[in-house]
Amino acid sequence: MAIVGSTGTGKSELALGIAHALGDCEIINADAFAQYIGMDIGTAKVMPTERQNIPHHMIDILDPMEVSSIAQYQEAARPIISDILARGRRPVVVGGSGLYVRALLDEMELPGSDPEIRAALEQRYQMEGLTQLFQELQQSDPTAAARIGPQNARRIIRALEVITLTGKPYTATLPQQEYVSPTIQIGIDYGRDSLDNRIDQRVELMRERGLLTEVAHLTSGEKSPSLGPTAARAIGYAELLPVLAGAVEEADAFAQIATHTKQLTRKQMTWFGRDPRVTWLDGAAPNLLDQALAVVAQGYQAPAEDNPPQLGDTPRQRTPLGSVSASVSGMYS
RNA sequence: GGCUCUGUAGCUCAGUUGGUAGAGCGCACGACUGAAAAUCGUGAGGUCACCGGAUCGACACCGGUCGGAGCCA
Repeated sequence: MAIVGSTGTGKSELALGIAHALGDCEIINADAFAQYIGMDIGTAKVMPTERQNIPHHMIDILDPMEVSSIAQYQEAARPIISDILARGRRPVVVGGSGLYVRALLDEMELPGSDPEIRAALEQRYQMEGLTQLFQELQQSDPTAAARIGPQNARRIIRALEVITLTGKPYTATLPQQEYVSPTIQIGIDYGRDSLDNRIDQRVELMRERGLLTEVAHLTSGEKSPSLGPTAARAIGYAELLPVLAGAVEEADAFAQIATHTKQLTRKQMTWFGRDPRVTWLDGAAPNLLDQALAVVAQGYQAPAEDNPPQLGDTPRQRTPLGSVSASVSGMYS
């Protein structure tokens, strides 16, 4: 099963509750930044003492200097899931990184990457400009070019890399939503205002707990004088680095952290909201855990099929954030 | 009290010699296959402080009112 939803909705807590109630669960982190050792406060990580003896995987496994990638994550996490299943236990994927979640749950083959080809393309981007690269993409894969657009350097480069590497077109389209093995996805939903309030409180709590000290500590070691390219972009860390450098006021940085976190939740809801397989529950419901357990029980009773049967038209299904019903429900039809 | 500067989108500000307005950020919505908390796209917001004047026509010129900032007494 998987617990999804945006930052600050209490996914980790619900997952622990479920694991505790069922007794045969192990948790797989699907949050890109909780993988990093020492990035604890800013990621609101569930610390070892809080894990109630439930095994947690894919957490505290990377040094902040290391780069994270979806492919590497997928490669490492899938065997863990297989192993859990082989031992007759149930994996619970918990996280807000939408693409990470899908890389685990869905059929998704990530085309390879080659550092040299990538570096060469980066170099050409600097020297020749983006227009040149985009024109090449238009020639070799017009469909991808049209979807990616002429401004998206990051994805133009990746598309050219894949084409060079595989000799095949790069469709630039996510594959069909098709589970690798039957899965129950539960989403936690909050009204926008109350979610924003929760984030304000959460950021304030991070400040009180010493996030600035944590960042200072992470960047002061001899081994790691700075953060790697992935970790340096983490919300809560990216904003505080200039504070340590004396370039930004601490109060301004924390205000930014709150803003960026709220922006993140909007993106996360867009991402998860378009997956019709998610059963949404109201995060504010006092019996949230019981509701979740009911959804799980229902899913495990159902006959095994390629796609589990709780999809789409479950009575419990709610529109994410409750306010964008027109656009989102239209996608479901 | 005198002098100078200033009042344009939620915020910070552009606005060329008069032809009723733009940017960045924020906000809303969307796309998304090896950095995804990334990267990119679309959109909604303004009686241009207020009142009057000259002008075919004013955010822009003139006068006044109110509100900010600074300097001098």
